[in-house]
Amino acid sequence: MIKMKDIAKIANVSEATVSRALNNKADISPKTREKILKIIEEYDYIPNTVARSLYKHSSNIVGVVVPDLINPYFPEIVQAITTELAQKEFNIMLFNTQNNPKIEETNIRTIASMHMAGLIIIAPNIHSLKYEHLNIPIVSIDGYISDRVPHITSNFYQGAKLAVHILKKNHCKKVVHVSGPLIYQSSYERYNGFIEQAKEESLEFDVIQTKLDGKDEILIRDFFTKHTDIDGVFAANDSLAFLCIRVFSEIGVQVPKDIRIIGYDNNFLAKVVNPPLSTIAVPIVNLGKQAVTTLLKMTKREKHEPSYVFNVDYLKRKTTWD
Amino acid sequence: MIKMKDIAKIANVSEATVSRALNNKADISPKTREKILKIIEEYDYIPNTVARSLYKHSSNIVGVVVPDLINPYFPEIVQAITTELAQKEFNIMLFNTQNNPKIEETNIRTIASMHMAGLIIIAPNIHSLKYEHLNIPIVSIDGYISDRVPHITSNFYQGAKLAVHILKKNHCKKVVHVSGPLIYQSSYERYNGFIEQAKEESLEFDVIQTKLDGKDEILIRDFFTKHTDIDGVFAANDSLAFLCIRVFSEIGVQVPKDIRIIGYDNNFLAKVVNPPLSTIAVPIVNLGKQAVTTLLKMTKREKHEPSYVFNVDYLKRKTTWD
DNA sequence: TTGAAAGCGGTACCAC
DNA sequence: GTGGTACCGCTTTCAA
Repeated sequence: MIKMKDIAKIANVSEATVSRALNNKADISPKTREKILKIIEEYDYIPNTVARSLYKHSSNIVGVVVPDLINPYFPEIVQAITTELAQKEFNIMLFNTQNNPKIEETNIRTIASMHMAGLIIIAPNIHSLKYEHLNIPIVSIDGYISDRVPHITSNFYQGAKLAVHILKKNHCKKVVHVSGPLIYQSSYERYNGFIEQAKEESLEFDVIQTKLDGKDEILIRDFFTKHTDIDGVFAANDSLAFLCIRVFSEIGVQVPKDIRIIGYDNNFLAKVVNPPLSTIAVPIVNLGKQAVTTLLKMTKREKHEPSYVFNVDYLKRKTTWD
Repeated sequence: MIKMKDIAKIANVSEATVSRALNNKADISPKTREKILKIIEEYDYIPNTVARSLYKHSSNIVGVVVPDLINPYFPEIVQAITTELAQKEFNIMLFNTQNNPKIEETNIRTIASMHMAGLIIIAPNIHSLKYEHLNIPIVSIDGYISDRVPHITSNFYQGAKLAVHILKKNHCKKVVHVSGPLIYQSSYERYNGFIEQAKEESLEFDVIQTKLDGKDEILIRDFFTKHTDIDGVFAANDSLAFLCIRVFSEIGVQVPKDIRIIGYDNNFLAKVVNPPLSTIAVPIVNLGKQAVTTLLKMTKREKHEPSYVFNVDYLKRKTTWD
């Protein structure tokens, strides 16, 4: 592998000068700069980022922490982040925690040992506070970590209220919230929004508490088999909504005739499945973009918004009438 | 940040000895080792991997290259890889290429400049050959790159044949293959398997060529609106199958009564959607595991299988009868 | 404008 | 078994 020393020798200059050419420093004559850059080009010299990071105590790596990659919502956010970061010449180290505290512990040591430029934590949990000790810029998506960590999210509370409001408009009398696992703050907020609005709209209501333990399907089936008077559902995410619709079909409940259902996220598959899912649409790409923008400002110690809450919209498809 | 020098001073030994303790070298007395490790623990010293990588010309980072994170199949593979690699104390740098040659070019430079331990390329395209010049261990998943790159995959050809065979058993007379974009080799193999078997089983057949350009839905709808005599579908992946089922529902075609459909992948949502999708099940987790196993053997210059093809199974759910 | 040299934080060789 | 030290490849300060 060709290195700076070699380039320096070929160009008949010192390594310092090569470095200056490479980093667009001012204190170098245009002529030598050109000469060096040409040689770099010719020999396809690629600077060693590891060496650079060692000296600079900082790499161009951004850590992205996700709880899992199964719920399509998470990979979609990750995709938005990668797209945005790639343009800024940053790279992504992916940490898939599975909400496992032990894995998170290891991650923290890894991150500390690698001088990362920053960290984006998606759907943080109670353990995420530990990442703060790392003393690098952190941005969280969909979950509050601390006042010092900017928090980019959509308005789950309003989204949930909106969903219930729409169910009411769809002539629902008794609604149920299929809640996400309570390890996620977003689940709480949707839960609260749901309860609040159901009371405001004088609806009868109930909640199914899923746990991501593989038994959610049985839980849901049992519930709806028992409670045949439910005519409106607000699912905490689109994948749960798909599952509910499947269950309805199996127990002979028709959507939207017998029961109206609204999901949350608007992930890629919401418009693909049958029937197309009415949902609360989260601006996923913007979420990712904003997280990157804020993080990069932090790394440059520029002023940045402390937090950012995106509004959500109701997207009518075929699982509701209005 | 505390470093080796500090630990050495505290322990009253040289840095060399601290390094020996840290790396479980043999030439150190158990007593000093214990002493040093205790101090390391106490001061929560975390070695700087960047410095280590610089000297060793190799990091504990594995690059994972994916074409996108929208098709749920890809994130599921990535998740399998992360899980496996995390156990081996390797970290993942994620490259999302969007099949964009420019991005791939940048990736190559990045990878070269970081001394990665290896590379796993998922669904490589014609540009992927360039990664080989990097001269680091590479494993590909679902796509042949060259004879020197071990290739872990499932048997797309047999899977496609199996799907057609099942359609035949399901009394289909005229079948169609909803093909994946031809940038993927897997698409070709399924295509060939489909044609081959359709001929063998003396079925009438046709192919819909999707392109991931946002117009696939229209393409599919138009096709099935025109060709009402189709009674069997083999979709190149589960997401495409979901889309077909949606279209069928809209144009009043019933599954499986009027038309039987088989997907490919068995991604997480295949059992969640309505109706649950009959599909050719790929052992996604094993695919990821095997890729990691092979790659790590290569990094250690151990003997490894040149390639690995997993068999696939037909998984009957509700979009077929038999 | 340029070069020499001292780091960055580890690792491993060589001597004792 | 242990310590001294050169070195990994790049950046930056200081002097020329």
